[in-house]
Amino acid sequence: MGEDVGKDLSNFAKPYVTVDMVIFTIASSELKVLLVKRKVQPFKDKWVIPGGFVNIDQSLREAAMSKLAEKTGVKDVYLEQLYTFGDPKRDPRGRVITVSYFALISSEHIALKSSEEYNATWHSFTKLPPLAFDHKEIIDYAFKRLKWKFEYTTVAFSLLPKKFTMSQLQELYEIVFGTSFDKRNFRKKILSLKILEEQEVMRNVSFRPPQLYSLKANLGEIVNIL
Amino acid sequence: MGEDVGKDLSNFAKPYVTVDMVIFTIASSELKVLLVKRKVQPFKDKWVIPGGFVNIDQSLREAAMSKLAEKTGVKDVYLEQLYTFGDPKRDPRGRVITVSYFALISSEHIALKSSEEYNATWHSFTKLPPLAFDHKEIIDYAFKRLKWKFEYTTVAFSLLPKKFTMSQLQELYEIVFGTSFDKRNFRKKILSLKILEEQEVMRNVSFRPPQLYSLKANLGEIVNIL
DNA sequence: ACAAAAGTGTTCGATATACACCCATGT
DNA sequence: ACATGGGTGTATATCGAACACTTTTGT
Repeated sequence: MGEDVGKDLSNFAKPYVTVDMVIFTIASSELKVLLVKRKVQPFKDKWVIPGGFVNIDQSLREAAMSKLAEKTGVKDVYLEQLYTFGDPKRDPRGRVITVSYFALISSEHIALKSSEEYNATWHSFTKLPPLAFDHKEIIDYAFKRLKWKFEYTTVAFSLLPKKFTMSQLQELYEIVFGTSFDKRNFRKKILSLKILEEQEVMRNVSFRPPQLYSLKANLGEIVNIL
Repeated sequence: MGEDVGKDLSNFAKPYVTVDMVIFTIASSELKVLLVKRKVQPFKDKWVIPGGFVNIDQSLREAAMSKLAEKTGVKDVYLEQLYTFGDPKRDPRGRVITVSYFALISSEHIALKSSEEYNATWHSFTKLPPLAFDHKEIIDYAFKRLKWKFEYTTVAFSLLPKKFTMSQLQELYEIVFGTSFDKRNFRKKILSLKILEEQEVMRNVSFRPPQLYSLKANLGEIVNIL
């Protein structure tokens, strides 16, 4: 950093920068958040969302991706930057700014590996334990964003397996919004968007076999759903 | 930072953290962005959006507010965090992560002080000069957010004087969306939201004097406009 | 009187909501 | 045959879009 690139920056105090991730999934008809129990002070034995320091040569997204892989073993997920929290007192160890992300993992992926192997456990969003730092605030922010994204985009599909039934999709929306919808109107609405492709019909179920659908491949993200 | 607060953090490399602001206003029926010309390398003589390093004891929002006051002398503005840009190569001087903000300044405020006193000038959004770093990307991101906020919230009013006419409001929406609206439908829509209060009628104009309106005081931000 | 911008209503199509019964399968 | 969840249509209300003329003031 010599004269040729201009004034150097060495006299500015630097904060630490972390990424922290709110990872959602759906299991047992509930919205779940992945949490890790802290083993060290400060906030020993409290729960936190997964995260860690950003390597000096890593982009923020790469940092988030690597924390995610570390805790879940999963790579194919929806990942979006949320908000950056930078209150000078948010971490008692010093100035730590955290860039938060939110991630959605499909229920078909979480079954693949026990999340306990990764020292992380799923908690029902409605019954969260006490959280360290400002992580409750981060999760609340993430949930607002999740709801919003459900209304206006196709992110919902990243919480479902590749092939899913209309009822699964509807149940997902009902869990996230905490309300119930009329089956006929819901189906009508979704089909009118023309974002689904019919797949085969489900087999070996002891009731009328449901149609399976998949999301069309070539869609951009924002589609103005519901 | 002793044992009592746990493992200290001193062996993690720290990036620099800055805030950068996209400041919008409306003047001469155009959307304007405030830019500063760089006087030092790198990118000497290129334009940048206002910003600077975050003090170690300042919250991110405080840092943004103080940069804003520095460049515009204005305090009563809409200010919102946008996105955090952290590509390791975005600044040739080293690892610099920037938390971007966007701000809306009412046209009544920008007339108060010449922005040139503050070493910053307004540029038409449609004719931006070449920008340093990734600042073009930041501005584009801010503009997307601006449009979105115009659709779903009452932020538009922070670009107008306290009292304004329906035509001023409509013109503002037309500038931001780059389209024109039907006067009757626009008025109907806005009035149906019941977010305005009638003020006095404008005086001394050589045409039918328009009704002045103001935004009701007690509104939360999101109102689902248009 | 005229120039300039403000203000005003109705029709039509599209979209959203409310609502209840039959269907296909496995056991 | 029955239990289970899947699938379907119609009527009504609401909202958004299109569209052109009259009003009020200052000069």
